[in-house]
Amino acid sequence: MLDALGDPTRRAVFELLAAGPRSVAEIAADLPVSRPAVSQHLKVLKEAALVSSTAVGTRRVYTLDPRGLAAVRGYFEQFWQQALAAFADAVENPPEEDQ
Amino acid sequence: MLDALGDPTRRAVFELLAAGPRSVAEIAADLPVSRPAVSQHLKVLKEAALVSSTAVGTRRVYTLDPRGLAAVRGYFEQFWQQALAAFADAVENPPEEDQ
DNA sequence: CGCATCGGAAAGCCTAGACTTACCGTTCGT
DNA sequence: ACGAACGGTAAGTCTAGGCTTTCCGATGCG
Repeated sequence: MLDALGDPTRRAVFELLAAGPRSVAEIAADLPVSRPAVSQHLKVLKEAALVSSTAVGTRRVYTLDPRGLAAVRGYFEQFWQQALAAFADAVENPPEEDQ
Repeated sequence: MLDALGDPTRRAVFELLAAGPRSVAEIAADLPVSRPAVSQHLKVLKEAALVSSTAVGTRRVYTLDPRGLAAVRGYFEQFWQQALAAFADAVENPPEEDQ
């Protein structure tokens, strides 16, 4: 899930699709990698349920998949709550002997 | 940012810290990797502003950093909106010729 | 009916980076 | 002051995986 978004190129694909559905070739046109590379990234994203594809003739149109997006959103929402609570304790004695 | 959370071990460190502050050795004790490995992961997480450290004697206590957490939360919130809008269009003609 | 386009699969290369061991500086305890 | 514990750094190894080129099946078009 987050493994899929760990790669910069894959994240670029993901962000391109956020702007709207696109075919494989159209995605590759905006990226500095070859079309097969994009295909491989899309496969990973699809397995992570972050994108889904639709066959239109010989073209495959990819779209963001709300399922994976909801999952990852929930993941961080969960930690957000915990971190907030833990942070509330720390505001009293600011621990700034960092770095 | 998301690069940092792309690695499974690093994500494990992150999730351990979500349960509460911990020293390096305490983190390493719950993971199948050596202590220096944990140190290296913490360095990456710190550079991504996902954790912060506090010196307590010779120990370094690490905590989740709300800054990075807020950033990553905002990142997905942004795409969540876009995906929702794009998804609203697609519900009418269900594109299910997938896989 | 081929010819062209689109996209996934296979094979191979090559670098990024995750991990280990070894070492050293720093701080605490006695 | 000395020894021990904690943790960051350095150096080196080794694998995962990102990318390319090549190829092939499938669909649309003339």
